[in-house]
Amino acid sequence: MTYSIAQAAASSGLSIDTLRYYERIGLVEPPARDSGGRRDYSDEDLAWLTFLTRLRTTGMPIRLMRDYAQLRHRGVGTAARRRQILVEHRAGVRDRIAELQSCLEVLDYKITNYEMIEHKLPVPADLSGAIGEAS
Amino acid sequence: MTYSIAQAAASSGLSIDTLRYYERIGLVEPPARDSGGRRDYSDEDLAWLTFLTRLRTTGMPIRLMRDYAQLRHRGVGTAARRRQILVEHRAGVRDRIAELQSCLEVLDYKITNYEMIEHKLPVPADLSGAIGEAS
DNA sequence: ACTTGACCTGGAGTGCACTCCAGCTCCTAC
DNA sequence: GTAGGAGCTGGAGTGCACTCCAGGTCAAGT
Repeated sequence: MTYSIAQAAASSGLSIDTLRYYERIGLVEPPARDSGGRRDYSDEDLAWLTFLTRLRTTGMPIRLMRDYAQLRHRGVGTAARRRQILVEHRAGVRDRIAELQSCLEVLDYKITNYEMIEHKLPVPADLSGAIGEAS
Repeated sequence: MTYSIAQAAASSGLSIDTLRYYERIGLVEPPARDSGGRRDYSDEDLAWLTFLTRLRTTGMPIRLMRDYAQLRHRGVGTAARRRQILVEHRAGVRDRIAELQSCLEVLDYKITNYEMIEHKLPVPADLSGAIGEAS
């Protein structure tokens, strides 16, 4: 099965322009072309694009994605290096999740505080620092 | 207690340049100045900066932070609108955490797969799609 | 034959959030 | 009284990741 660039875009969630951009900067190998010179994406191409979107979603910089892609292209001998990249990246993602969860607590606190103000409830002294001008 | 811009930077984790930049774009009110014309941050200023870093860490765009800041500046009558902004933002942060967690699973899967390759274990058929070129 | 629509290329432009710089003013310590 | 360091301003520059554009090609439908 092969796919047009529009189908690859729909499948990966990337825009057509982004697909061409990724190719230009060496993040994806140029896909096959049909008789008219148009890109013809394979199922493997789509799987790779989908994986790349996971890395991007988790904040991996394009430079590092490209390093990973180039190792992959060099074959099975680079597996340990690739694994290492993913392991480090995973640690970063975990840290990021923890950071977001900690910020969520602050948001919960602020929102609770606003709710108390709006319901005209007396505000406990230990929350008063978060009201009004200081919020 | 008042603080120099360097102390405000150290306390908030923002750079000195970023503090001045935030002031320029109207995200923070200009702090007091000392006799020599230098910025003199108060404890309230630092608390607000710290809260801003939470919003920034969770990906709130500066434009929206500024909207929030301006509502805050207009006083207690804008509390409902401010709460609304935080509630919507919190929902976005929760979505983002869920998205990262889903990506973490993909990373775990890939890493497990690499470990199997490296230990030369037989790769189960249901993982084979993630090996080598397709990884 | 001709219109339409998808796709092509190389290159320029965008938006965001800083970050850096030159040239200046102050205050403090020696 | 002078050297050094922190801070000041306005403005320019940076890095990232796209995103858009002009001008062209190609295949299919009418």
